[in-house]
Amino acid sequence: MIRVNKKIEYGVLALLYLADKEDKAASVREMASNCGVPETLLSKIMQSIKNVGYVSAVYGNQGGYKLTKELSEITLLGLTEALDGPIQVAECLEEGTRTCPAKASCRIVAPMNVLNQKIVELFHATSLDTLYVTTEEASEKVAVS
Amino acid sequence: MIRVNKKIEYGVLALLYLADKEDKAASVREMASNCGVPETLLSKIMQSIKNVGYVSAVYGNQGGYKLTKELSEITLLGLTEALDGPIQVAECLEEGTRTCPAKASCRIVAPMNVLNQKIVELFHATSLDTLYVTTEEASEKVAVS
DNA sequence: AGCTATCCGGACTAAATTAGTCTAATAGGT
DNA sequence: ACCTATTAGACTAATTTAGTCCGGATAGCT
Ligand code: FES
Ligand code: FES
Repeated sequence: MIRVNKKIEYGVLALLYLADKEDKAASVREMASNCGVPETLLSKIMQSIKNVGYVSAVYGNQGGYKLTKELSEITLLGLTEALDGPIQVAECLEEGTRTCPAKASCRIVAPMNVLNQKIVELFHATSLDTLYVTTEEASEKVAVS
Repeated sequence: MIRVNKKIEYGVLALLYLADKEDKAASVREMASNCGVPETLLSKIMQSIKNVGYVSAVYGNQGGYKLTKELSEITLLGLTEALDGPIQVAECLEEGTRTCPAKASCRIVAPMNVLNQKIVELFHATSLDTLYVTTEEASEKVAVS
């Protein structure tokens, strides 16, 4: 199955939450309890997101995290790279992981590279404002599926 | 990380292998040893692919599997659905798995539905002839990345 | 009929990854 | 000082994925 992991899921959730708070900072505790995410886990996630500059951290009382970019400037690509490193849609695309004996002539690495590129493009084209939808809007969008 | 599993990887590999054999059947043993895939595992994979009609099975000596569709008729969507069921890019999109207390108002299910739809469209648009490339062609295609 | 090569399908085990916890430290505001 | 909150890394638990095993069925060949 092709699936996004929880870090990404929670990351999207947290950033959308922050988007609703305008310029105010929200603490990890606040976000975690409102979003139903384990606090310590979200804490790690926010750190990584901070390290790529999508949010800034404010220490101390009334502190927390604040958005420093527009939702339209935050892409799913940037978020997943922040949380999991570069996208590698198949294991053997990772440098130094190619255990396959076929190596250069391997018939799967080329197709997977093509697919990888497509996913990267899709994730790059998907900024968070694209995902900022209400449940109702979403059900319209996917009505056919 | 967003990653396709080995079943899908091996499935693509096997189907591309069959495409090169024209109308001749290839046994699981042959495919497995040529592609460097565990034989018993590939066996299960081919069964699932057979069940959706992309290949047919020939019993007995000189038997094996044969392609019954054109590569252009085999989509990545069809293949992954054959091997893993419907695409669900996030865990909570599965019916009956929504343990989240927010349920209906949950702020993550809508965005993930949007993303899911995008992935489904991409996989639907990606037929196997798209992936039937040589290593050289592929490196051109991804040169910029 | 009997032999052999192959597919079939489920139950099982092993390996790897992901999810989540714990602990101790640092930073800043009041 | 004290309180709240971030930071960072090591650790454990849970889940998923990958891979094995085995008894059985099917078809062709001699
Ligand atoms: S399986 Fe990736 S190089 Fe062969
Ligand atoms: S996390 Fe999926 S419904 Fe809330």
